[in-house]
Amino acid sequence: MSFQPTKRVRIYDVAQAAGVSVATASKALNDTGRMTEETRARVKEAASSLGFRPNAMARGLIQRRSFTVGLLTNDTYGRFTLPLMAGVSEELVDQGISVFLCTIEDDPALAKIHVDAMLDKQVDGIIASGKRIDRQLPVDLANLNIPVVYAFTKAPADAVSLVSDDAEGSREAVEWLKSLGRQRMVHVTGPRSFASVEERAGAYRASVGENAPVFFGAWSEQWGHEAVAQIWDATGEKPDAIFCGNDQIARGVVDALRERGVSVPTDVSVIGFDNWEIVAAATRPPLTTIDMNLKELGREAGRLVLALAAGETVEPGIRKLPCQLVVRQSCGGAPRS
Amino acid sequence: MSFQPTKRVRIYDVAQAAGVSVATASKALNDTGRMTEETRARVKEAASSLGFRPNAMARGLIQRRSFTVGLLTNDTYGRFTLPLMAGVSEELVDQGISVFLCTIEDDPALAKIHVDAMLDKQVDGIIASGKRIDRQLPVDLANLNIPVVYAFTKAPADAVSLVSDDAEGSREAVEWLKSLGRQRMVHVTGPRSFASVEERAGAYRASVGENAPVFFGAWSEQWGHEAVAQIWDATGEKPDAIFCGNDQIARGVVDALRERGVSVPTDVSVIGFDNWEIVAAATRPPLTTIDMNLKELGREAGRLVLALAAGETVEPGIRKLPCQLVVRQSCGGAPRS
DNA sequence: CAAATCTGCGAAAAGGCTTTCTCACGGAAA
DNA sequence: TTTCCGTGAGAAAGCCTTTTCGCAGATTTG
Repeated sequence: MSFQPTKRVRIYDVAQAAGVSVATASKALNDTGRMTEETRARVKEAASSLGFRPNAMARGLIQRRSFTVGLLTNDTYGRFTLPLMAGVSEELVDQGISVFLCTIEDDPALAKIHVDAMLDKQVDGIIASGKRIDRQLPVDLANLNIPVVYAFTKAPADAVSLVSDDAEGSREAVEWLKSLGRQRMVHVTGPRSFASVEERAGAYRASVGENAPVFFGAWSEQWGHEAVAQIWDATGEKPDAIFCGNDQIARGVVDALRERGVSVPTDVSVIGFDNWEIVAAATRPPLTTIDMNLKELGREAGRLVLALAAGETVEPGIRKLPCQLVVRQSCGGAPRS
Repeated sequence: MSFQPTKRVRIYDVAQAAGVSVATASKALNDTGRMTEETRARVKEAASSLGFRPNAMARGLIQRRSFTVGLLTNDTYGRFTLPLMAGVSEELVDQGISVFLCTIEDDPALAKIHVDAMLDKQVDGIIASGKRIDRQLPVDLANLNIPVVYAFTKAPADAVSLVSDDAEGSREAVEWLKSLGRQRMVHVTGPRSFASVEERAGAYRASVGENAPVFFGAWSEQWGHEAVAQIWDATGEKPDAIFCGNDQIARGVVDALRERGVSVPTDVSVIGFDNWEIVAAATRPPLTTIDMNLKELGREAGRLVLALAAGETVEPGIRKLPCQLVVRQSCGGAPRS
């Protein structure tokens, strides 16, 4: 199989078919300039019957933009980036804007290559993303001379930035457990070195009590198991609700409880964080959890980067978007209507 | 925060700085044309000291290509597409080629929008991918007049197509179990409606015996549990090795065996398929499994699409790339050196 | 020594579109 | 009737590179 391209239809052809000049054709198709509605319609008619599609490079060359945004991330696995990208793409697709996805694995050299490529291609803007919100990407995007929006990654102080509201998500989790009549909660979460961990734990304590128990560990099922062992092997009253820092921990907790003969959700409610479908749905019972609304985050990032590209003024600073409770079966209770 | 772009340095500036014409400058930078090495060096020197980066749209306009390839997929979750994309990107990045990722969720209208956008942007080629190799994307890419390579998705008969070699992977799994001295294997796998399932099961039977037991079910942990229940509740000799159709099933199997007090890998070896890190590593013990080498598939897809774009002739048909055994602990045995 | 060849480099066109500026025309105002 | 103005449309100038072609001058060949 080989392949040789054929000619495309140009605006010149459209103009000829409609019996006007290219200038008029251009204006007709872009709904600019002045002309009779009749002329405009005639041109559009000709364009669509010829199947004319403007050459994006010619247009981009003169307009100094590419109708393209770059999405830069170090989240190789795509856990956070893909939902985000889905949002970005969804928001921008009807404006004819495509998304370059570049995954750089914490490699500054690779990052630079990709950023340079984006710059060469005159992307309208860059959305920087990552796998945790308290680490910067290994590349400086500050003085790039093109719009940059940070989403789900750490941003310089004066940048436009978007993250999910961990504290609010935490409160939603606690409120839900409380509403189910749970009295004795514990929080099993990841390493203290993560800002999200502190944020979620802080909000949990603010809501439950400053001495409410928190177990810090790793982001793993393994740690969920261990934590249950620690809690159940200790003397004293057992909790009736466990709020986990992510879904993997929650899965470990649920499995460990089942192995101990503790019933979820009858004896203990377990709630996760992240709504990682693949983990949450496979857990027995399926996890009630907090969704970070990454897709919506992506949409908003798309909107903002476009606004900046259009020359609009956008207030810098961190925007926090609310999370959302997703009710499955690990807590009991029915979805709120 | 708002934003206004400043001027870029053009090849004209480089030419001036080097005291040559733009024509010479262009040829110098692209290592084409004839000139003294001294002139070439002087131009390159000027370019780099000015930080010149050629405008990709101007270049693309005249060369009729964009140094961009589109990656189309319906694998929303990215399980298969992301590793593939990593390979594509890795292969193409040093040629200055970027990748548009477009996820279309089995929506023909959305697919058409994205494909049209790619066409407008004059992508050098399209790589079509998906989440299973026996389903086509909901869009016809056949007469697009640009190079198309299919990777990990069903392709039209006369297309260039790339898939992992399921049968070969299956044989690797069986060989490994045999080499560990396992005698009584069973195969627990997904729904028969998947071509991969038939392929893997066929190769397994060809290798173990045409009456070797196969349990078809769903691609879920749940089914792994159930299958173990069926097998262990039945009368007769128990297997000493279970070859699973994917890692999720394998995880279900391992969990179910542990709950029954059957030791993995001492009593039974379990091997998965897919090497889905997040599942394979979290299983206790971590899964030995078959990796489909998606990244390599991506690299090859990148190479092929580029070859086609360069006008080279590529033999159409399906290319099967070998899988690879990844040894962890669920089978026993040590990694082959 | 004339003719042919080679060499290094530049002028100019091309690529497809947008945008500004100008123009011709017909009707309204003087 | 003359002047003025609003209107629809087109000519042409970019946008930034690449690429073809031609031109001098230097070198080799006959």
